Amino acid sequence: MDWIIKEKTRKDHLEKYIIDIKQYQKKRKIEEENVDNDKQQLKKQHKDESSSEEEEDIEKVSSIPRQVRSWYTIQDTYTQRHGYKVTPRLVIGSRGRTETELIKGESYQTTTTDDNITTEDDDTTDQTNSLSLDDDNDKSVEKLGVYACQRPCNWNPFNKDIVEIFEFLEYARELKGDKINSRSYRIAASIADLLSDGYVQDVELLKVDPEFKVLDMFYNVHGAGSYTAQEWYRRGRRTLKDVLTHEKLSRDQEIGIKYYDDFLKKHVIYIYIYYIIPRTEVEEIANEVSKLLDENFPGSIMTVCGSYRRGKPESGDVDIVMTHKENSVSSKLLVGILDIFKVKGLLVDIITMGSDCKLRDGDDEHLRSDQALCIWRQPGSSTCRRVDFVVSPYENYPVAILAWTGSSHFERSIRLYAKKVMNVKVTSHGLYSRTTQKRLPVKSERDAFEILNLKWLEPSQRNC
DNA sequence: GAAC
DNA sequence: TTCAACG
DNA sequence: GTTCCGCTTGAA
Repeated sequence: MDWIIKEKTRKDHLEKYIIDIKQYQKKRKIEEENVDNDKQQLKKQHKDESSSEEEEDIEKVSSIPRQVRSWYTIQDTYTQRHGYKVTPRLVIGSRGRTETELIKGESYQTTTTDDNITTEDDDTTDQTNSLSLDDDNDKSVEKLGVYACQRPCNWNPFNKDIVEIFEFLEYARELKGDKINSRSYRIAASIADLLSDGYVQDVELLKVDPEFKVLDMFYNVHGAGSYTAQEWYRRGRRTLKDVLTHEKLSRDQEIGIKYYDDFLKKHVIYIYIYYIIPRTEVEEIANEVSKLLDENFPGSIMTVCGSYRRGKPESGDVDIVMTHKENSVSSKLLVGILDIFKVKGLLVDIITMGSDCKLRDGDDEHLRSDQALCIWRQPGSSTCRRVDFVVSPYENYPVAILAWTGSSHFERSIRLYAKKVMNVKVTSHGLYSRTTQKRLPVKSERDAFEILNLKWLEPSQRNC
């Protein structure tokens, strides 16, 4: 139960961000009221300017969540202050993982001081180009780094709508085989659409596109990516049955089709989002794992990472990172514990698996972690769950936790930041200096942040 | 598209 | 080598 | 004009 105690020490922090659906809806209601108030205020302000057009505009904009508009303000502020734009950016990742570099964390940060910022800027715009003003501003408004890992980003349900649209467009473009890396133009267009009438034509068209539907279905098979999905479609496959009968499948893909329905419960509009494991169930699984670890490998430590650790109310899978002080134990831990799970009937299938904790050839400094991607079924449950087990050598444990906590975008961001700014390489098995190629010793997760000269971010603040 |  | 996978 | 995470990992 080690991990539960650890969780409790962070409970204060997490509590703030564990928002279940009910609370979300409640907050949402309040938010809508605020928007209404804003609307009335705006109307007052623009009363003298009159004209019915003006009112229509206000009507439309007000249907957008407040944070979206705040975000717009931030972008303007940034542009004025630094002379360059901060643009939302989409990066293609595997399986439609959200890699939307949308600035969604800072909007709430400055929500209360929005007016101050804008007026301040407006007042001083003409003399802004000097550097001294920058310093002044930095005192009143915290300077936001360009990298997502430099700013806290809580899971923020208020940006959900616009984020989902970006994610959807990103996903759709990958599915359709648009390999162009740069998307900001399209995104900007989308924002404009959304802000003007809350409706993005691309999204609406795609929702009814039969080709898209089929591609989406194929893409959701574990082991099939955009290429395979398109390939199957090109060869005339339209259903999973077609694929099963006509296509040669990899092991991954066979498993993917076998458990298709288990992994895909939320098949509604933004189809690929299937975050459906509630926290309580994650805890049940973790308890089971913890119990068996204690019984069979006493002294082992484990942490539940992934979206659970980031405080999300629902997860898509469970990520468990384990270690043991003794390298001799940890090197056999993964194989050993999986065997026990199998015997107990908890482990239904193993999708992929490494051998065991290994040393890199000719370099004993490179201790690697090892992972197994598994399918788990709790006793009495009919639903199979994706559970990833990671065993890390003890000295890499903090780094492994950092790497497996995510979000995926946060990981990319911190690695890019480390590369460009600190000349450090960040991987799931250690931090390395890029100049000397030497491993940097990391005692804790906080340590890693310090080495990288980053402000500490709670896991719940890494939901970018 | 932004930072080199 | 290519594709897909993990955060 | 090049890069956008990882000298990722594994499977085929």
